[in-house]
Amino acid sequence: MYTETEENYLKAIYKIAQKQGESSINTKSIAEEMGTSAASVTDMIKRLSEKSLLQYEKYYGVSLTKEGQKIAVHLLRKHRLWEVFLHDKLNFTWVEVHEVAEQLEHVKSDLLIEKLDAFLGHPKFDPHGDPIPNSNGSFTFRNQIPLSNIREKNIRIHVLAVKQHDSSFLKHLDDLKIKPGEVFEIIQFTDYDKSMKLLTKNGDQIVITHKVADAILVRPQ
Amino acid sequence: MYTETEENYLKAIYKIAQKQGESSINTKSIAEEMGTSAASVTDMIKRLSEKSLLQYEKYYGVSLTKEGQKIAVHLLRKHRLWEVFLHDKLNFTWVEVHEVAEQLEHVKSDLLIEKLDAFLGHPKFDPHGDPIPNSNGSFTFRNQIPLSNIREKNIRIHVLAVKQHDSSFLKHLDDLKIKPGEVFEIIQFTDYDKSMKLLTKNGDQIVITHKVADAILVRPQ
DNA sequence: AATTTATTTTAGATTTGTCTAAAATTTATA
DNA sequence: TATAAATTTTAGACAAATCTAAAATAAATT
Repeated sequence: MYTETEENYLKAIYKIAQKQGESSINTKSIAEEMGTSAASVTDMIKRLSEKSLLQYEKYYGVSLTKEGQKIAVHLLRKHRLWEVFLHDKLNFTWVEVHEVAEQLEHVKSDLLIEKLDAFLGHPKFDPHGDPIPNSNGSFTFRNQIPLSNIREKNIRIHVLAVKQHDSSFLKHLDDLKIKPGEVFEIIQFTDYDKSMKLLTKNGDQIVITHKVADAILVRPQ
Repeated sequence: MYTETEENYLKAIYKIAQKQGESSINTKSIAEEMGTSAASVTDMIKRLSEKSLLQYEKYYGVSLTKEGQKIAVHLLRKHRLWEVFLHDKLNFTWVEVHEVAEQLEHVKSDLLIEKLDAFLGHPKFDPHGDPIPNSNGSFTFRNQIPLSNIREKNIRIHVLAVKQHDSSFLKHLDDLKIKPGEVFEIIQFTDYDKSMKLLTKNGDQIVITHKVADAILVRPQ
């Protein structure tokens, strides 16, 4: 069994690897992700390396081993299932779920997580639209593209997920009534600043910047 | 905010005080409850004392302060609400719930616990029949007496709670189909060994020893 | 290629929670 | 009441996770 901190390091490394698309992760980026110093990261890296959870070459960064990856993915599964529980059953907003799930994901009981999964109806995606790995660690993939890629007007757009997860961004979207599951229509493109005007289901017209549109993943046609 | 270990000490001390009906708790009993050494207990006692969570007089044991009690009761509330969740929603048996709830009770979010309480329909008792304190820390009391106190035959007996919580005892009761919420009838008293024969709802006849009957709390007439 | 800058590692210290062994104190017993 | 037994505390050590400051190494720049 691993400590909560060890688990958090594995998760952080996995997350960085996903984002960067690279396998070799440097100390500094881990330190940033974990909100700690590079020195602390080096210490922890050595421990995790000795436990064969990651490969470590001095001065040249780390990469997760199969076992390390397995743990990280299992944590992701637990985190996202708890988020669904908090959102669907306890009526937390999709902005609020993350923080509490960060704690719940460390509860150690495989039975718990399998029963929770069943209780929730084996959901495939969390409230942010991120895929929930199954108990074997495999994800459900689906086609989704940034809203900013779409150039066609007057078609129904389905929001599937978001690329960013910081609460200020989520709150902004929430204020605009944009979240996974919602549907809207693009009614105007502005070439000048690449912003777009959307028509929401209840008739509201909202304008979003290119930066925001780029972080919203939608169903392609 | 307090560490998980600090919380567990407060809970242990509260539990011992309840059981013994005394306010002054000695080091040894805390060590036993926590599964650690008396030396470790002394260390922790000092810390908790400095944080004003308990009163400590060297060599003469400890007692919880108002603040210490408040934390212990809040933990009890969280523990028991999670037990209801695990039992009622996830179909854990009443034997299994305790261990997982031990972990869940340390998740820190008051919002979570209030939402969970509402989701569960504001339950007043957990799967073992123990009362769940409300958010102000007050318990629902009800009349309940040990089954061993009853001398009357051929009346409906309602099981409300149990006095012991170790899993071997719970498993034994579960095998006999006795648990809170069940109803049965006493059909025979044996003076010799103080055992009693019960008739369960589905027609089974079971015999329980005096020791077991003493740990079962039932609704008095 | 030499030097500056950025990154990483090491060294040494701190906190939390634990341990064992020994000393101190209280309680029980003769 | 003196001694033995039980309990509690102290002292010193250890592991986990962190920190700061300094040293080592790699990467970037002139």
